[in-house]
Amino acid sequence: MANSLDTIFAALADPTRRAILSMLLEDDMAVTDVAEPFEISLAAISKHLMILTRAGLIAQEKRGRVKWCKLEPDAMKNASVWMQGFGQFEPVNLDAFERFLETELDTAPE
Amino acid sequence: MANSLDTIFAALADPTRRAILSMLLEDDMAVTDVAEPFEISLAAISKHLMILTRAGLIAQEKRGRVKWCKLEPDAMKNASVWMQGFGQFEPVNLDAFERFLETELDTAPE
DNA sequence: TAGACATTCAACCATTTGGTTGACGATCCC
DNA sequence: GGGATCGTCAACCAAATGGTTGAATGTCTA
Repeated sequence: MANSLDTIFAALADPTRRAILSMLLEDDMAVTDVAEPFEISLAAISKHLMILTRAGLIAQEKRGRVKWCKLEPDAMKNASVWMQGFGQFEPVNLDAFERFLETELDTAPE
Repeated sequence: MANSLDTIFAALADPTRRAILSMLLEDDMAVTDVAEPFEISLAAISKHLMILTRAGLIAQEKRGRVKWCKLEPDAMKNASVWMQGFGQFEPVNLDAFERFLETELDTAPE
């Protein structure tokens, strides 16, 4: 199964991949543009995108020679529900999330 | 930092470790008892427990010759908040969670 | 004190992971 | 057509992961 918790959590365990997901939160992006802020090779980014795709966390669609990457946030639902079964975490605090996101983006791309 | 998203998600990516967490949801357990339902060696379980401890997901306390393992669900909070930033997932559905848990427990211990 | 029990340590092994580089297949545009 | 651009493929590499076994350490108990 493509959306198993194994695949989802493993995909989320890498800071580069989490940073990519955060970037896609703002807008769909081409592979080259996704790669731009990182210092690793395009091929490495391509592999990360493949892992995110196999996990169902993003979808890729080729238009012309450009391959567009688009977030598929519903893929996180099962994992999110699984985690919430372990505690009633306070209702989503978007401010806290944004602060979190920023520190992640600051540190993640090497 | 012990509770980074890296460590948490990596710890959750393994089915054996998720099964252990589910077991600890019911009660604290000794290492030997944690290992009982699995077919892998006690040493392997010990390593899994070390990984869960380093991730902050459980705490271990030695009383006599027995080391007790206890769930630390708050460790999931940051990760849970991070995920929820990607979508407003429907409010926690405990029934769905329990069904999910069951299939996990059925398949996870090899 | 001598076993038995609970757990970890150490060394080892196969597989996976995250990265590299260079060649390659498409596609766009002059 | 021919060159630039977009992205993947293939082969390779080092390090991390998940497992094993056997010995070692600590603690309880007869």
